[in-house]
Amino acid sequence: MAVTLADVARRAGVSLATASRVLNGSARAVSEEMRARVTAAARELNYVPNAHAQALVRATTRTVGVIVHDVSDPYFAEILRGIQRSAADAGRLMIVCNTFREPQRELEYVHLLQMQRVEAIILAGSGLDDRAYCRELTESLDSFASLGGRVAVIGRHNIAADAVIPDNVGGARALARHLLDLGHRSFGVIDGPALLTTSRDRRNSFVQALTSSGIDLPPEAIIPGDFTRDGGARAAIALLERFPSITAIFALNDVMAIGALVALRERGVAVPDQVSLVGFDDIPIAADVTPALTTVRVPMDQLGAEALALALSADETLRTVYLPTEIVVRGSTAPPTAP
Amino acid sequence: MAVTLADVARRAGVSLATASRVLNGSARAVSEEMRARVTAAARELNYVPNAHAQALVRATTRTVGVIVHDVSDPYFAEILRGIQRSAADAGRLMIVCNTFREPQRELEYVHLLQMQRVEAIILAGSGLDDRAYCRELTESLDSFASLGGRVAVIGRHNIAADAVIPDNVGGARALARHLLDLGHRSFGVIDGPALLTTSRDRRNSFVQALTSSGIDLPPEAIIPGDFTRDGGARAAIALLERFPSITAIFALNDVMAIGALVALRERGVAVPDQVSLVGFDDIPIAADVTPALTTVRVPMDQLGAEALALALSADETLRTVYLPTEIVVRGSTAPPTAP
DNA sequence: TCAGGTTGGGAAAGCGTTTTCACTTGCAAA
DNA sequence: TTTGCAAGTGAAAACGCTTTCCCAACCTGA
Repeated sequence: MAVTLADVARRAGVSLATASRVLNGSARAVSEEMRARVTAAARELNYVPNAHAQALVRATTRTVGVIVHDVSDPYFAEILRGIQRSAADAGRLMIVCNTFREPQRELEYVHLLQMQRVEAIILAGSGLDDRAYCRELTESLDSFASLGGRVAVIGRHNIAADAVIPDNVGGARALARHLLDLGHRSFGVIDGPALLTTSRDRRNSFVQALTSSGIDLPPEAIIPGDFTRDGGARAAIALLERFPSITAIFALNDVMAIGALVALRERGVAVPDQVSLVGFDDIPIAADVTPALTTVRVPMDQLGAEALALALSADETLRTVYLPTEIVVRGSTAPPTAP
Repeated sequence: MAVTLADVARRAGVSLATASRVLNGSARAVSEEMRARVTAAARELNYVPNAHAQALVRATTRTVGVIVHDVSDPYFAEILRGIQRSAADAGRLMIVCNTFREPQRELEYVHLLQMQRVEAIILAGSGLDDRAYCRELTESLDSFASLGGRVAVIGRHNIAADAVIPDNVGGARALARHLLDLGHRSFGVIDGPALLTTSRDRRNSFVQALTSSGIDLPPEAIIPGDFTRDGGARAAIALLERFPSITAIFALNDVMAIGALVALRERGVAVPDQVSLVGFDDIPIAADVTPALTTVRVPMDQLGAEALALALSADETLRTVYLPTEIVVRGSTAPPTAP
């Protein structure tokens, strides 16, 4: 069915070897005439090389795998875009795996990607702290690495791999300071998934910053969330029901913050007049909601691009790249109304 | 380096053939003992089959390619998510190609995907009307199809392929009616990329609906846009500068509508009090901006899922699936203020 | 006892490439 | 006229798997 190199060679009246040499610009010298004949034949027959045959003999594919929780979450979408940009620059194809936030799928995809012999796996949707799961995942990834594959993770993970990490700690601290400076003293936090290290870093740093300013945050004022919009909405409502006196809410990511924003508005709670609200990530729409969200800018596209660069670099040593974050003050924060 | 089937066979003390039969549950009978020996050996050696070798001999890969304009555009992100869901169900891996809205890349990716011998290509980011380009793309895709690959497009294209298309015409008409019913008589349109059929369908249907109600839309009141947020913002401003009397604006997609919304707010133009604004697609955040956007719901995830189903179906005939759309009235539209 | 199945297993032929190695030339040097 | 080399070309061996074909062993019924 498909045109093979043999067909091209036959048509050009040369050997397989020569045809191959011409078509992938090998170092070996090939006469002008052969070159012309082969390229002409290839074009006439509309020859398209078979990447699988090439992969088999070259023992390398120009392909990387990316595992994310949810491609339609703006956070991951931006990361994906960053990866794609540098993948394209590096001439790599990208296999995207969506876990739909189910850890089990992550494991399955690692295996599938290993079958595909991708050059590298970039893990953007995980970071579980769960011991048992983490061991299982590590085993999978080690097996992948032992075949010569590279692994890079985005966000901190308890996994021996290249990593690129935004400064969650600094960002959360800046948010806390900002709110404290405005005069807030009573806080609520909408947490992320319990086991994610990203959650831990952001939450702990925020709480820590409050503590060191003499403010104690009761553990019940930290409501579990799941990084989804609706989770954020529910959490915001629960928070205000339990602690009506709260004047500032920190949602651990923008997606939840926006859910919270809408939920508060529907409840007639004015932001920032009655409650200040901050998020994290600075996803594109954070600037477009009303009021615009005060948040911390995470360079998501760079996160992706760096991860790929790390994974593709020849350097064998494990490296970790920290990317700075920056607080972005917008309209969702204001001084608390006088008590 | 890597463990091969031969290693497994050797360790189990059986032939390659037997090992292969066990490992992919072939129809051929294999004795219980052999089966046990092979599976044990495979596990002990941590064997991972090489998908490329399999692809070579099976002459099929369980892989599909998806070409989109921009993964971080919510419209495409949702589509991607739909595709991914049914791809996972069908046991397929998905190669995602981001064109960054550069047509040239589309062509390159078709070639690359063809090299990968993907089972199907889903084209979600194109739809150009440009003759020359379209011919070139068609040639590429035909070449792909002639190798046994399937092609599905999302949104109408002038390409012989399976297609899944949202009801752009009906949606745009519903928007026009809605605005007319509210009493608007002076309209502006923020167009999409000139060559996209999606643009044409939405714009023409809208204009047509106005015309048949006796309203003539001057061509200058149709400002070119590019389906991006900032493009929408610029267009909205240009529109109001040229036609200050406009009371309703139709942005051909939500992303531009949100850009317009923010731009108008910054200019002190109240939506919907001074100007009503409608978009198209109903991307997730359309409901979260203020005021919430009146728009047309396009079932983006279904668009993706259907496209994959079409592409993977054994049915050889070219099919087109139309998906209904539905107007969603929210806060961004209101009757015009009395003149 | 023997023809005719059935059952389980292996050898080997691909699949479409790349690359090593060996083989011709033609030509400069001896 | 040899010899030695470089340049250009091709034959063939991988790469890791699936599957066809063939063979041996065992069983069944006459």
